Order: sequence, then C-alpha cells, then structure tokens
Amino acid sequence: MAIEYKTRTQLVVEILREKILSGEIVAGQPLRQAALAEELNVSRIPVREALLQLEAEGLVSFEPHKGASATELNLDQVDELFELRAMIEGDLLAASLVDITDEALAQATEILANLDSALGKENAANTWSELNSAFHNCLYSGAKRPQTADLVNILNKNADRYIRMHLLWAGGISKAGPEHAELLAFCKARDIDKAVAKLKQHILSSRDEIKAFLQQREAINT
Amino acid sequence: MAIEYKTRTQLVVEILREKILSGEIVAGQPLRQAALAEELNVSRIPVREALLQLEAEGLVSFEPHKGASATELNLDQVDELFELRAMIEGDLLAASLVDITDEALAQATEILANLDSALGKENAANTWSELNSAFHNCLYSGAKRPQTADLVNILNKNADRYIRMHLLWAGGISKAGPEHAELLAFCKARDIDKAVAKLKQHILSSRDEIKAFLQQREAINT
DNA sequence: TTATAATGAATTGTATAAAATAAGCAATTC
DNA sequence: GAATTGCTTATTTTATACAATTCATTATAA
Repeated sequence: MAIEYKTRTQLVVEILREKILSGEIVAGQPLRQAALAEELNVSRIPVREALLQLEAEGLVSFEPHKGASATELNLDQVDELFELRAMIEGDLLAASLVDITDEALAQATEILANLDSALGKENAANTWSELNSAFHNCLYSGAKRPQTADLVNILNKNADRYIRMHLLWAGGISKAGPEHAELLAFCKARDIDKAVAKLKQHILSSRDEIKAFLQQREAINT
Repeated sequence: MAIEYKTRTQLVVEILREKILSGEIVAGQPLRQAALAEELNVSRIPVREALLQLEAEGLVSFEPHKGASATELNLDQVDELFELRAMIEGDLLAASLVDITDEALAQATEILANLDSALGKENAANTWSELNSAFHNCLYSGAKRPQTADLVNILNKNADRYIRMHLLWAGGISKAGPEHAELLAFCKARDIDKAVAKLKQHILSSRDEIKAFLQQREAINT
C-alpha cells in the first residue's frame, strides 16, 4: 500500500474528530485556536481550517469572531438525525440489495463476527463504532451511489458520538447484536422489504435507547 | 434589519458561489488561490477558507497540493442528487403539512405569483432560482426540522446550477409553473399524500428535463 | 442606583513571508 | 532512443506578524 501523505490540516481534522467522537472534547466546550495549535505543535492556520471542515461535518459550530465549540445535539435533534438516517439508509439498502455481490455479503459476515467479539475488549467503543460503520457500508456497497454514501457517512459521524456514549455507559446498544444478525440474514436471502424494515427498526431502536439515556442524564443534571 | 457584518471569507464564499451557480466559473476550471485573491483584493487565506467551505457544499473539489476546481456532475450524479431530493423533500413536506400555518401558505402563494412573473424579465435565472428556493422552503416551514432543512438547502445548491443552466437554455422548466400551482393547491387542502406525490413528481420531472438537456449537449460536444 | 460609555485583555481574522509539494523539462544513464 | 534522475518553476500549505473584534471590567454620568 502506498504511503499516504497528509497535510497538517488533515491530520488535525482526524485528531480533533476523534477527540470529539470519543468525548475527550466535551460538547459546548470552546475550542481555542491558539491552545489547539500549541498542543498539536502546528500554527493556527491548519487548526482553523480543520475546525471549518469539522463544522461542515456538523461536529463543530463556528461563529465569526467568537470561535468554535463542539456541538451538542438536543433530544429533538437526535430524533431528526436518526429519522433521516433511517430513511436514507433504508433507501440505500434497497438499492444495494438489487445487485449486491456475494463477496460483499461474505465480508459483512466477517465484520459481524469481529463486531461481536469487540464488545468485551479494551477500547470497545472506538473499535465497535468503526466496525459497525464498516458493516453498514458493506451492505450499502451494491448501491453504486457515492454521493448518498458520503452523506450517510457524515450523518453517522454525528450519530456516532451518541452511540459511543451509550456504549460506554450501558455497555452497548443491547439489541444491536441480534438485530445485525437478522438484518444480514434478510440481506443474504435478498428479501429487500424485510431487510429494509429491519434496518429502519434497528436504527430507530438505537435512537430510542439513546434518547432514554439522554433524558435520564438530563434529569440527573438538573 | 440590522446590518450584517461579514468576514472576508464569507464574502468570498458568496461571490464564488454565485459565480459557480451562474456559470461564470465553468466546471473543471482550476481556481487559483493567488489569482482569486488578487481579483477580489484579499489575501489568500480567506480565499482558501472560502474554497474549503464551498467544497463542503459540494460545489468545489479540493485536492491537496493540486488546488481547487468547480465540480461537475455527470448524468449518474444528477440522477442521484435529484432522487435524494425527491425522497428527503417528500418526507419533509409530509411532516410540514401536519401543522403548517395559514400564514406560510399565504406567503407561498405570494412567492408563486412573483415566480411566474419573474420568468420573462432580465436575470430571470438568478431571481427565479432564488424564488423557487423560497417557495419550497416556505412549504417546509411547518416541519420544524432545522437539520433536514439545512441538508435540503445544500442539496439544492448543487441542483441549482443545472436548473439555472436549463432555464437559460430552454427558457425554463416547462412544467414547473402548473406543477407549483397544483402542489400548492394540494397543500392548502392539506392533502398530504397527493401533495407529496406531486412534489416528488415535480422534482423528478425537472430531473428528466435536465438530463435530456445534458445528454443533448454531450452529444453535440463529441 | 442604574445605565452607559470607555478601557484593555483575550481571541479571532487577515496579510505577508517562508516552506513544502507537485509537475514539467533538461540532463544522464543504460 | 527509452527510461530514469535531478533540477526549475508554479502552486499550494504553513508559520509568523499584525489588525479587528468581542467581552468583561471599570469609570462616568444621569
């Protein structure tokens, strides 16, 4: 594999994104350009540009002259985000299953095995969310809709923070394991309707668990 | 209304976006930072940051060390874009109609009148696409889904280039006028199913006209 | 006391200069 | 003569320096 040269900006994007998704940078916290630049040993320009990119992804909000901060989604926004995902990913899956390859399905099976075994281990939240994303992308690979796939990935980056938070707190989306297996089974059977229904239900049930958790946390903090 | 102070970056974004949407900057053409900076009388930093923002909107593609260029959509991508729009906007309209206000509908009626009269005049494409966008947003105002609305607006900025191009070339999406009127009528009647069906058909029929135009142009250029 | 204006520190936004990178062309090797 | 290597130049990327803005604090006046 070729060595990938990356610009400082790209590196900073990746570092900051990971810090936000993992919760190291907590929502609402102001992100001072100078402080980040010094911490990462770069100048403020790549930091600024990284923050702009993260704003486009929805992870950061950037107000002119006032600075950036990690965004936080309220309950309504979580609702909106997961419903968007259910709709778009459902459509994408339907398009994909029409001519998905056996290789893709085999790969999904493999990822699923890793996914289950990842739960107990160290750093579970990070690897789990990465594998989860890979599993879903694998199922969508037949769709040949690159723009839609990009959009789904951006939406997932937003959802990811909440999924990880929930993983850390509750040890996982409790129903994800069996749901994934059922979903994959419908896909292998090429039963589009049932697969799409299962996927939507899967996304919306994780939404429900996350919302319940957020509500609980809110209640404690007031 | 208060005067809005804008950063140079924001001004550059607006200028470049308009140039791309209007076709003044043609797709594929490289966008040299130094040249743009001199032309607009700013330094390269705000130009860079503007290009990054436009990349997030999908109007520009930015390759490290190689520079930026206005993106061009091929036929498949146009398909994908308009189908995404049909799905998301259809869902948004359905949610909106549940409790849209009479004021919003009255406003939409007004915009529609302006829209029809805008067609003959000078600069038709620019004002038309602005009013078209306002009309649609008006119909979605009841949904209270700010994130989805943002997403729709980004997708529309991409579609806009093709809509304007088609307007300039063929004098308008031929069926848009009557389709808008029918759509509004269904909305006023709060007939969600028919309104959504009409909206989707409206988006997809404009897709068809645009694709036909693109195909024709492609045939000529080869 | 309250409202308003002035002050200054902290922070962001922009310009310019320096460094890094890529692409094209000439020189060299085989 | 084809392929490779090294240099030149154009361009982007990053650093540093400076200007503009915001926000909190203090001073002033009603």
